[in-house]
Formats: sequence, C-alpha cells, structure tokens
Amino acid sequence: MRGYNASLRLQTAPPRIHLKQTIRILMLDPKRVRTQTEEIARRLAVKNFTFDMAAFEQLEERRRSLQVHTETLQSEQNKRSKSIGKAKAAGEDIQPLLDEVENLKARRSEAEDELRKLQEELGNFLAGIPNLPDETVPAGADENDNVEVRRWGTPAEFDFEPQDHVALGEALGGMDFETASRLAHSRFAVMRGGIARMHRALAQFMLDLHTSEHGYTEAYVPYLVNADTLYGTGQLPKFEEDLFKTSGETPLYLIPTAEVPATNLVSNTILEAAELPLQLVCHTPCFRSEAGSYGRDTRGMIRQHQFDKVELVQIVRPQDSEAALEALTGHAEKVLQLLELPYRVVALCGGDMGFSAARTYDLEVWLPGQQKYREISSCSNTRDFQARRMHARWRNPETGKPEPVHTLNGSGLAVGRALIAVMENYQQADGSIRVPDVLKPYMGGLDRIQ
RNA sequence: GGAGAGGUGGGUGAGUGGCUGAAACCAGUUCCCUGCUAAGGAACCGUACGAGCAAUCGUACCGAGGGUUCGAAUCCCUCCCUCUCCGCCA
Repeated sequence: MRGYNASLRLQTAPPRIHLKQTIRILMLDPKRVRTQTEEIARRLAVKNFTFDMAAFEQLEERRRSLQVHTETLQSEQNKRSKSIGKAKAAGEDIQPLLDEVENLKARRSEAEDELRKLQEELGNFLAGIPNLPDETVPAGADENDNVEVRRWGTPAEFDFEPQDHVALGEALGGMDFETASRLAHSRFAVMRGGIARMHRALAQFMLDLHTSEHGYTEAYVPYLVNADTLYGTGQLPKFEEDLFKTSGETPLYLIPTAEVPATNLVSNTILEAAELPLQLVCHTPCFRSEAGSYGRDTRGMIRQHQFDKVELVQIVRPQDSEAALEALTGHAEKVLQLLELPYRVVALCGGDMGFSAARTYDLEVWLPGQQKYREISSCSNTRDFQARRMHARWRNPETGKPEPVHTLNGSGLAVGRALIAVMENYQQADGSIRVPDVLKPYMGGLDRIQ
C-alpha cells in the first residue's frame, strides 16, 4: 500500500472508456432506447435531462450499419483463413487465398477503426444518461418541489432558546472544527469524549438493529475502490469531481458511500433465485469533495468531506423491488423512531433525484437548531440501472436466462447527522445532552453528556 | 519488496499454431427404460452483441491489454490476480 495519496485536488480529466466497456455502460435496456426513444426522452425530461434524440438515432444508425459491415468482412476473412488450412493439407496452391485475405484484412481494419471510434462516442453518450424516473415521480426542479408523504413525531417545544449542534458541541468540548481544519481542511471535524462516544454508539446501535431485527447481513468492505466499481453504481463517468482520487499508478477512489462497494459485491455475477433477496448493511466512512456546494452548510457537521454512514443495500428479484423500497425505507425510519426523533418522509421530485435512482424517498429529521427538517437518509430503488452497468444478474427460473437483478440502497442512517439530531433534540437548558434510552447500553449506562 | 508456481466453461481438468467455443468427467435439464427408497441409456446443457417475424445465422470472449501470423487458448510483450517461501508490517 504505498503510493496511494488521497488528494483534495480535483482531477477533472474524463476517464477513458474502452470498447468493451461501451456495452456494459448502457443504463437502460438498449433495445428499449432504440425502440422507445420518444418515451424515454419524455421521462428523462422529468429529471431535467435533455436527451438528444436526433444525435442518438444518428449515432445508432451509423453504428449498426458499420457493425454489420465489419462483422461480414470478418466472417469472410475467417472463412478464407480456415480454407487455407484445408487447401494446404490437400497440397493445393494457397496463394490466391492469401491475396484475398490480404484485401479483406485491409478493408476490415479500416472499418474496425471507424467502428471503435463510433462505439466510444456512443458509449460516452449513453454512460451519461441517468436512470429513468418512475411514472409516479413528481416533476420539479429542486428540493422545494419534493412531496411530503408522511410525518412521524412532533418537534419538541423548548422553554429556552435551543442551540445548534455547533454551539452545543463546542461548549461541551466535544466538537472542534478549528483543529480539524488545521489537521486537514475545512469541512472536517474532530470529536472527543462523550460526543465521540455517542457517535460510535449510534453506529453500533444501527448495525445491531438492522442485523438482528431487519434481516441484514453485516459486511465490511473496501473504502477505496477502482473506477469500474464506480461506473457500476453510476458515480462515474459523470461525477468524478465529487470524488477523492488517489494518485497511485492504479488510481483508486475513496468511497462516497458504502453503496458503491456493497452493491458491487454482486457485480459480474449470476445469482441463483434462491440466493435472493440479499440484504447487506455496512458501516463505513464516506468521502465527498463537495465540489459545487461551496456556500452551503459551511457551519458545523452537516456537510463534511468525511462522515460515517450505516448503509442498507438490497439485491432483489425485479418483481420485488417496489415492495423492497418501502421495506428498506421503513428500516431506516425505525432508527429515527427508536431514537424518538421527529421526521418526515418526502418523495423526491425528478430534479432532486440522483443519477441512478428510479424512485427515492428522503427521510428528513427535525433539527431544532435550524428549525427545519433536514435530510438524514435517502432510500432509492435503482431498478436494473446499476445491475446493467455492473453486470449483476440472476437466473430467472421462468425463462432460465440470466436477467438483471434490481438493486436498492438507503442510509440507515447518516451517523454524523444522526448525532447532530440527537444533540439538538435532546439538549437541556444547561447545554447538556440527554442520552436517548436506546443508546444507553452502548454508552455504559451514561444518561447525560455534560 | 524478493524468489518460484499458476490463471481454460457452474465445478474438476485436457489442450503448444488450423477440423477447439473448446476433450473428458462431475453437477444440471429433458426424454427413454426399469421399478423401488435406487440403477441404466440418450439428448441437451456458457455469455454478450448484432441480423431476422421466426427457424436460424454472424461476430466476440480460454485473467486483461497489446503484438506476431493468412490463421492464436496455444508464440512474444506489458499489466492484473491467486498460491507457496522469504522480507516487512497492524
């Protein structure tokens, strides 16, 4: 492990796409893109994505005729080459055949070069197309257009002026942003004492809940992954600037979420029907460069370059994925309920949804310090979008064929934000923090941080 | 990091230039026979992309990428990974 230096510097050169990758990068059923182009353009518009139909159709038409042409030439050449062996064995003159092959070869390699270029172009084009939003996804530009689905709990009334987590944390000596920025950079935090312990307790509590009550299998995964893995879940090629990249000879990236390694656990595999569903839970740090969010949430721990998250991932049969999204969202909600934190569930509108998602619910927890509901979990069904990119399939007993699985992911929950929520919701007039009942066993019975 | 040995289809494992998309065996599917807590026989049995209403056909794939050749799983180069021993380390 030497030569891997995480760098805050952004490397913006677009990753190269190889010929072989162009096929696997298809986000949608390629036949569907070809046959239902208009429908797809309409749906993508909900995500504020303009699908250039004319460009696509033109590229696709050229690709098709060129591929047929190339393969025909190849086929001819193969036939000649095979007959050379036979002619030789029969003692015939092979020179005329050699000449023919020569000619075919020249034409073929020319056509091949052109095809390669075209496929690269097409691959780049397709790799940048987001997943189709579900028909039920509300139209809209940003979070203001999200639709509230339900609320749980009631924000507490304080008989004093509630403080935010920064004031609380610094007063308790448990949060230190200045030191963190000296050690690293802005948007990092140092935690100490009871606050650091509660942070750990939260992660432990979540892991235990999901493994013992919700049927998830705990997984430990790499925090650095390669480019293929990030293509698989959709972070690449479009969002490289959001990632931290190492500078080794084999570039690796710090994971922006455990969704990336956890979902890719099934990349390039064919699962048997009996193995599904797969439910995985991972606790990992997450690293995000937060490019393009310079002015937002600069205060406190809301938006960090490094934060911990407990992530839920499910790999399911296609017919089960809608129900799985509801279940998974419920599993994340359960954490908030047990912590007795008021929250609401919103269905994301097209403009606020991620690249890979077909449907997303966000969980927003009430933060008294901001007098606002803030995102603490995002639960998505990506359907077969990631599965196609990473070649994750199952053998469908009805058809006997390998078909893409459906993948889902959701935070269960973001640990740093959960900590903030507990601090702000459980604060006392004297600035101390009550420990939620469910966390006490994880904190040696401690019932107050002061 | 050093030395050595390897990477072939679901598994085991043949295959050193053409008739090998790949023997054989195991597993699996279907059928036949027989009949009893199991044996025997036959056929089928990889993936992706493309053409076609379809039957079917074409192309590619033997760790990855490149090269030699009319032709490469087979020869050459680079890289990756696995295993064994040594070193180092948590």
